[in-house]
Amino acid sequence: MYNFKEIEKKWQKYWDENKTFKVDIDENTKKFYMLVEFPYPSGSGLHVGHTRVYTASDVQARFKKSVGYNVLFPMGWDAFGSPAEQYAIKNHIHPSEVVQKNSKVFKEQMKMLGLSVDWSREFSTTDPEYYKLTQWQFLQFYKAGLAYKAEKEINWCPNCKTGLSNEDAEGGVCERCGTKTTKKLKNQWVLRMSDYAEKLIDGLPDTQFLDKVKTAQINWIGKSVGASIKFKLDGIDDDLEVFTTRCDTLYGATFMVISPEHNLLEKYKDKISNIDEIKKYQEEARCKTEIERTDNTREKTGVLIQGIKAINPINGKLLPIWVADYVLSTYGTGAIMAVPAHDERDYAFAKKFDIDIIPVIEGGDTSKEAYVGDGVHINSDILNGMNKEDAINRMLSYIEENDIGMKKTNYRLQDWIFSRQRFWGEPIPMIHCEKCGWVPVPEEDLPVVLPNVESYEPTETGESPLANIEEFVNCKCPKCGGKATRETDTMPNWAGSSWYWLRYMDPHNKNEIANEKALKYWGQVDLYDGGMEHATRHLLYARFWNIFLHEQGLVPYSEPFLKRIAHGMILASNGEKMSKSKGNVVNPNDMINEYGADALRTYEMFIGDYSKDASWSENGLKGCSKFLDRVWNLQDRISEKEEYTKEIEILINQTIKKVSEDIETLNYNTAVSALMILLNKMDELDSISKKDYRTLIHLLNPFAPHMTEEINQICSLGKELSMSKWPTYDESKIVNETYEMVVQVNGKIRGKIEVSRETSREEMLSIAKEIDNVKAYIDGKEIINEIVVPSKLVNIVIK
RNA sequence: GCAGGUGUGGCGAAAUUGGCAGACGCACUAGCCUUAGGAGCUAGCGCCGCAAGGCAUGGGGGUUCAAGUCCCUUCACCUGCACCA
Repeated sequence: MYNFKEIEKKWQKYWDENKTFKVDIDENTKKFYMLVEFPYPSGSGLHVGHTRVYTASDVQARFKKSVGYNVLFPMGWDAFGSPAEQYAIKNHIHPSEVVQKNSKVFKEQMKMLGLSVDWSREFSTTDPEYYKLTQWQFLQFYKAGLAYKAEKEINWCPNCKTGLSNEDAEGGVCERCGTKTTKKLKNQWVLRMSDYAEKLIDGLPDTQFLDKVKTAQINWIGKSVGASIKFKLDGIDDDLEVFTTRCDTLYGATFMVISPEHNLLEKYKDKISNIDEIKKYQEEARCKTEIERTDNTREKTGVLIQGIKAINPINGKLLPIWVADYVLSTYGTGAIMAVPAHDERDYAFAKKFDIDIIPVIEGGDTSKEAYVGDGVHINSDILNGMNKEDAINRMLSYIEENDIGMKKTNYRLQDWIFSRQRFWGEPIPMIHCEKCGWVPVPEEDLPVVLPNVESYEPTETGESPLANIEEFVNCKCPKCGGKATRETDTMPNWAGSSWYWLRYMDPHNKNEIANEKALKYWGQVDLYDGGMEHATRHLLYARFWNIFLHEQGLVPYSEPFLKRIAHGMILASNGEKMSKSKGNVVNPNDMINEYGADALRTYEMFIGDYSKDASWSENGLKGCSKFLDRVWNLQDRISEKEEYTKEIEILINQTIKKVSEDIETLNYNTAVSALMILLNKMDELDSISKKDYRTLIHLLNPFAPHMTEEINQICSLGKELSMSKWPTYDESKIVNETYEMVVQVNGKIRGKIEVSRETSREEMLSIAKEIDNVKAYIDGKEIINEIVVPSKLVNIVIK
């Protein structure tokens, strides 16, 4: 047994003092940027799920360093957000104090784990020096016309009393607290992210993201190609514009539907005779939660607008206009042409309200259901006889020629609601002057620092708590010097994480994100590890942000991340999610105290496929701890020999190859198992050479860095492993001279025999036929086929 | 509904991409050692069978000398997206 407690502490101290993992730009060495999502430093400390992810990244970083890369493996804190704020509300202390305390604990735990992080690059998104630059970048968005303030119907969490972006209210549930969200009309800062929809799709082929991550992004962006068509209003000099992907069904439109939020209602309220009824419907729609509104099993509701009709531009037919909440204000133009014969939703609505259904494509039975398939167009004048594709193209040219519409691409992706009415976020650096309007805070006045306040509670009016602090709010207009007020909204949690990987490249730079040389050298993140839950949020925001910075000439690459992987979760031993409330959380500190960091690391790499969830098993951890003990105990058996021991030379070469490839392809579990196999073989020998041992511990070093350094030192096996070049294998010593030839009769194994790899096909066959058991099967039978696979097997097919 | 994924011993999993299914580990069983064992060592361990052998990778079918791997079909579970016009 080795004393892991002392040994681990010793090496952690050594790495700290010697700055073993400090990196700098080195133009002569190829770089590797290993990034793992930085944590939110919560009060509960690390969890064995975190330690799995950090260990995997660390294995990768240590390996890449050993094979000769200049590795950037940084860590920091994503510390704005709800929990620290909640804690502050309760205990009346500034959230920054909570963050400082918690991140200290996190860092200690990471050091206990033995991560090869360059701690000189550590920062928190809540550091004023950091958020100064976040604010500065917001101003760049503003100056480029990509940040605007708008009255918008937004997702609202009644519990947190704050607005939320679409991404934060996914599924109609508040991401912070789980409360069902409602809609609220609010004046918001918004980033024009939807302008980047196409770029966000176009950039994906340049990355090596996992397919499921790419697909999730593409789905979220939701590109659809169709047409916008203008319907004239009857007796009013105005149009109602709709977006449709099926302009070929225009002849089948029998009514129009607008969303309850559509501005037509306000604009022509005087012409609408049943405006009170409609107002009531609007109110109902607003009070519904997003979940209620988008439940597609719910029966359709709606109100017919009395007094306004639209005109179908293709045939001049008058169409009634309905208000219904199945049409979303946030998609397309918030209005549709309804073709009940060929759209399920329109069909359900028409059936309920007894509206005409005119089929314009042959197929299906439109008295029973909407037919959404392809087919020959009918009742469609210029389109009659055409299929869907031809009809769409014909209609597109018709509407463009006649100026009633145009080809259009629409996206589900919305602009990014960037305002939060909470205390603990970056203040949005804008000032409102009655004379000059919105004026950006001058760069030299940044950062706009979060003040100390009595109460961090959100206000009942839906304003940020900052709004109550007069000395914060009241200021002078930077433009005219007159009386002005500061914006009191803060940025969303995702702001700080939208550029943090750039900051690691040059974290102490006071004037800019990072200097050009650093940005160029470290370039793109080579491998970015994070959870699947960020595939459509953080990852989209970060890409959007980076593409923008690139367009501004501020960063050299358009795409920030080259390769994105997603890890699985660590579940409790019964397969449930670990959670405080269930009391099944495994604390890594306890495991480290009992078995050591090396054992925990090795176990978490061995537990299973890294991309999949895995159930915790303390017995499994014990097994790995035993494995490390056995590696340690080999010390008693080393000889002074300098070369590989003959019996295991091939296996050692194979293991070098296997472990190197497995780490490269993130198959950590099989890398560990290969090392176990090698150990088992060495353990059978009476003595092993120094070279045997050194190679074993070197290959094990990324997994169990402390113990292997210690062995290396006390057995004087060579240079410090963290500073040594990774072992290489000899291609000529990968295969044995002999192999076990498998002999099958009719595909069933009937014999095995050790033969030389040189054995010819003919020899293989004749050797096979001499095996007694094989003879018993083939004697007196007619052989109809003989398959020989060199270096593998012989299969004799008999009748 | 659409898109993607997964399904292999009691358990976590492997399988050179069509060539010995179950490597490695856990659990379990027997034995050794020990005053003791939540230590260590040895052996066994998919299922049926005394054995020879047979059967086995969710189910069914197919291609092939040979299928966990390829094709068709079906079931189950999981993850995205979803009244997106």
